[in-house]
Amino acid sequence: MSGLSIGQVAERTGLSVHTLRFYEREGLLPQPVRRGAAGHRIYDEGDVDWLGVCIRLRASGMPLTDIRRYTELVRAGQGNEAERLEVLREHRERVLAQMRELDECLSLITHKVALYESRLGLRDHVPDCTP
Amino acid sequence: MSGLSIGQVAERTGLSVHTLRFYEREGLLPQPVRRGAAGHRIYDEGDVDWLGVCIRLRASGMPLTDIRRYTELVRAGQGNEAERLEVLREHRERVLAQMRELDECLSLITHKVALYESRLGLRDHVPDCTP
DNA sequence: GCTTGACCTAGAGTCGGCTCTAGATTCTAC
DNA sequence: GTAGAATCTAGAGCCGACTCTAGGTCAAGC
Repeated sequence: MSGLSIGQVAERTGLSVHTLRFYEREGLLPQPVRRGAAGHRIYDEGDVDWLGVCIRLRASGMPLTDIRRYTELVRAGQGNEAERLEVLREHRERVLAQMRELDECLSLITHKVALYESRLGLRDHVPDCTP
Repeated sequence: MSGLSIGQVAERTGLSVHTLRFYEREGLLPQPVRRGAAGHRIYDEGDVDWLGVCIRLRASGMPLTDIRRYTELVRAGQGNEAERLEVLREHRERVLAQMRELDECLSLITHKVALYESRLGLRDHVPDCTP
């Protein structure tokens, strides 16, 4: 039980094997993945954890180039914590902005949903809006 | 004051004139934009309002094809309100899911930010986390 | 009357992020 | 030992959403 194949990691992370190789090529892993005798990738838990972080960063809209930049900082080792922090803070601001924006969109959509529901008589108590 | 040029609409909406033409080609407007003598587009307030809705839908991740579908329903006129409602409800679900996801991402990021802040001594009271 | 700038169309190009293909090798199960 | 599945690399292809280009029309100001 000393490592996972790319297929197993794909299953765990939800990424495709194609994407896993692609991410590696793109420099999204701090260390190159260990290889077995035949050249097959062998992932360890640390790799999987890191990929989990990458997935979260992607899911929150961080572009691959920024993830790579952050990865490079981590790869470079201690001493650049301030830079890492900056990358993360900037991203957090963007995420917060995105959440605010989503909130506004949500209220528009919710408003429209309510409007159509009332128009279709799906609501007993129609809110005061133009019919 | 009977209408706006494409340039004025670009300025108001924040979309580029290219994008405005592109959206029209893609069928994102319920009616084709009115044209002046020289074939220039003349937008009215209704067009701008509709574009505002499109922008919100896009900003919340709705793909152009879905916006087009919704637009087609609106264009088709009364009688398909149930379908419109369905489109909107589905999208709302996706938005809510996206918000939940963003929330998770945010807590990861915030956690990491706190970690680096404490590592850099930017915090007086370090939360109980692995140093 | 001529330049400048906003507009027009059709279509090509770009960019990010995957996704797939081809052709070869290797592991697994029988 | 052999069939079938998984892996490898290099590189091409695809998709969504713009973004830009070329070549042309038109109106207004100088």
